[in-house]
Parts: sequence; structure tokens; C-alpha cells
Amino acid sequence: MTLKQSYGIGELAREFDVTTRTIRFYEDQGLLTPRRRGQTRIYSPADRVALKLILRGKRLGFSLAESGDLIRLYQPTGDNRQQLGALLEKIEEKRTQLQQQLVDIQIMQQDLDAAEERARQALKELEESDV
Amino acid sequence: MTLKQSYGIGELAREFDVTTRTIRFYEDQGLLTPRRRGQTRIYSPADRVALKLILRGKRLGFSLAESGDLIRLYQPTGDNRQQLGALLEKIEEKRTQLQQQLVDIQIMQQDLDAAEERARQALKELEESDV
DNA sequence: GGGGAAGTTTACGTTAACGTAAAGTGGCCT
DNA sequence: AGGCCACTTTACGTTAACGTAAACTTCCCC
Repeated sequence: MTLKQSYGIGELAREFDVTTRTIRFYEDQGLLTPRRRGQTRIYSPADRVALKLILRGKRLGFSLAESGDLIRLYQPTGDNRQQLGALLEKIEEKRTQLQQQLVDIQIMQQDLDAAEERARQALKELEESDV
Repeated sequence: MTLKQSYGIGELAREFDVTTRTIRFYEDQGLLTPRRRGQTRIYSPADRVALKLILRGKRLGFSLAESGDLIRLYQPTGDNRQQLGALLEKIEEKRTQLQQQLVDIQIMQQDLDAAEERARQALKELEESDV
């Protein structure tokens, strides 16, 4: 069995642990574009990938608008030089941002190391004082 | 010259490129605790560090409440075993979150690589088509 | 054919993180 | 004394990202 090629809204909601309201909201914001069977939404694998990207973005503090940008970076658009240039700029910009986040994470990890060390030390001293 | 040991609100605002309103708001949320001279706020180096931490947190999508937790992790608190245990748990939790963010960043960087590659390819094809 | 279960639309409500405006205080300069 | 900063408090306004509720259709099951 290869990939499923369509998904229901509840199905996606369960898989990614979000509400259907959230998924519809993302469509409202133009981030998802399911087709319809009757009035029921049918999601493509591309929609599923987009949703994944949105949630990944959220974990990094991206706004929905920013995730929208990322999604569009991904869609092969028959573009002219102008647009392609702007696109390359956006990519570079995001790259810089991710770099900064990497630095931030490293500093925080060091902070956590220090905090843990102090906590363990405090615990140790408690142990030693009540024989 | 060692470190400055007190800062005005405007001074901090300029240094970190935030408004004074923002700094006062953080105090309102219990994240900063400046002393007063008259009714004017005077910030300590510890306040300055806390502010730095908050802004770093923001870049990673942390809420002010989460950053508040982090600040408290940093303050040496005469704690009992209960609290120290809880503290260690919180630290571990944050560590897990940072790990996830690292993974997210790596995936996004790869996505950006791919997007850039496609853009450059599209540009190349445009160049070749208009001799 | 009655009743879930899962889908839909419409619309008002909510929270976080500030922005913005108004009105006042204190110091310093000329 | 007048004026201009930089600071203060109070309070209402705003945006993003959904939550929540109501009222409706569709399909399936027994």
C-alpha cells in the first residue's frame, strides 16, 4: 500500500491533534484548499503536508501568515525574474531567522544545564543535612 | 569599568528595541521587579537579564508565562525536596521542547534548501530561454 | 423512520500581548 | 517663570488564533 490520497477533516484532526474548527480556520486564512464532495471537504496529501508545515511553524512561534509564506515557497509557481528574486530573498530571510533560533536554543539549553546543576546541588545538600 | 548596575526604562527600551509600555507590561505580569526611586523605576542587572530571557523566549514562540517559568528556574530559591523535584521535572520538560524545536528547525532548513534549489533552477531556465 | 455520528455554516466570545491616548509629575535649562 | 523632556498612572482599543454555541444536512444503522 502506497500513500492515502485523500483525507477527511476528522481524520486529519485526530492525526495531528487539532480541532476541526482549527482546520477550517486555516482554510479561511487561505492556508488549506480542500476540494469538495457535495459540501464535505476532501483533503489532498498536499493539504496534509501544508497542515504539517503549519503546525511545525507554530512550534517555532511562526504566525499563520508566516507559515502561509512558507507554504507558498513550496508551491511551484510559474514565476518571472522579479518574483523569483523576491522569493530568494524571503528564503534567505527565513534562513537568518532559523539561525537566530538555533543560537537561542543553544543558550537556553545551557541555562537549563546550569539550573539543573544548581537544583541537584541543593538536593544533595538537603540529603546530607538530614542523616 | 565593570558592569553598569542600574538602568532606566528608556535605556533598556532602546537597548532591546522594545517600547517602555512593553517593559511596564512585563512588570505587570510579574516578570520584572524594578525598585523605585521616587516613583521612577530603576532596573537591576538581574532585571536586564530577565528581559533578555523574555525576548529570547519570544523569538522561540514562548508565552510570557513560560518565560516567567524560565526566570524562576534561574532564581536560587530556598526550596524543599517537593519543589526541587517539580523544578527538575520542569527543566526536563523544557529540554524536550527545545529538542523538538531543534528537529523542526532542521526540517525547515532542508525545506528552504529545496525551495531555493527549485527557484535557482527556474531562474536558470529563464536565462537560457532568452538568449 | 428514528436516532446517532460526522459533517456544514454563521456568528458571537475569549485570551495574550501589547498599542494608543489622556492627563499628570519631576527635573533641568535658560 | 516657562518649556521641554522623560517618566508616571489609568483606561480603553486592537489583532491573532482559535473556542463555543446554535441550527442545519447527510448518511448509516437497526
